[in-house]
Amino acid sequence: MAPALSSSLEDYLEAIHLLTAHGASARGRDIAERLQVRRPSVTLALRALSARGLVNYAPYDRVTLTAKGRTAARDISRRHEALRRFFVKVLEVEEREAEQVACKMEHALSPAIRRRLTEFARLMKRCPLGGPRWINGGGFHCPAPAARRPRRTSRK
Amino acid sequence: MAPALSSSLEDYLEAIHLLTAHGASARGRDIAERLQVRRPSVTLALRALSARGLVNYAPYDRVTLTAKGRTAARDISRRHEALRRFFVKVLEVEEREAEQVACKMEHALSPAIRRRLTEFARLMKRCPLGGPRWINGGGFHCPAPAARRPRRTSRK
DNA sequence: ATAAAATGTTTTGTGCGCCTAACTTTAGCT
DNA sequence: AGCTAAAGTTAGGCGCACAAAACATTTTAT
Repeated sequence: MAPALSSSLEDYLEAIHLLTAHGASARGRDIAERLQVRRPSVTLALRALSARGLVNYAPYDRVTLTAKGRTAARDISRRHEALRRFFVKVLEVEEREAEQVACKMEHALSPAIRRRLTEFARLMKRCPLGGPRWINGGGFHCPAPAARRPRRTSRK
Repeated sequence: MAPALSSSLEDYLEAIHLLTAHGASARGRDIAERLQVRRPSVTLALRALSARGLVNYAPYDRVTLTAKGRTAARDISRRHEALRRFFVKVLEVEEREAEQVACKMEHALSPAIRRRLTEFARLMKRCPLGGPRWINGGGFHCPAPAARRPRRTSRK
């Protein structure tokens, strides 16, 4: 029914989510600022999001997320964070780059892959291995395990 | 100078690359087929790629990659494969899904992250761990290490 | 060799996402 | 209140990527 959100609209939704994090309402100006677009583009996007019931919005009024919008936004954020964290914590990529790439890839991330990336990042902190370490950005060093018996870490 | 290729043009280039893998020349029909677009779209794309010196193309003629085009196409393929392999071999995601997601994400993949994903996938085959195994799609099992002699490890 | 089929191209139009310029509304003074 | 600055919107336009329909060329099969 509801056609999937475009990457662009997902970006707007995510931005609004961040801006309204503490119960605040978002100004179009700030959305434009964050996404590096001009004000008119924001107006159009807000209309589209409003039409899908994702944001509460009326002309000249500020914006908040609807329940539905919040759910959607959280999902987008989850995808974003799963990627970003994986890049930073597991692949040990520079923050800036991780953020930029996550930002573009998040739109394509499937639930299954998101879950596994997250799980994987968690493993890297808990595995008896102590986590593999990159050497000099060029190779992999797999240190000897610190634990003797594998730990059962079953968390869900 | 040369503005980066759009995702769309990257897709066309990649398709041509695959179709001309064995020295063959590509027919527009097949490109359209592979990318699930109509013939007119292919014509337009070929013009754009030709204008950038990436393909050898003249109206009503078949297509081959130029040296420059081959280089670019290989780069795209590398990104695609890095993602696909990582998804399949490390995250143990289903082939079809891995392919689909890789297809969309490949356009955003940075060189550094590509290298690390590749490195990582390699590790999963070589690490003394023998590679972690997913259990039931829900969790991670980190099997007991096979290595005996403790190696010097400096942990952060 | 030639007609039919396949392939390729042009024309025209759509949707999306963004822009600038100009206009309207709201908010913040004093 | 009244005026200005800031924020928001409308109008008009552009580029990209795609499509359907109609036209052109090449291939093929007889």
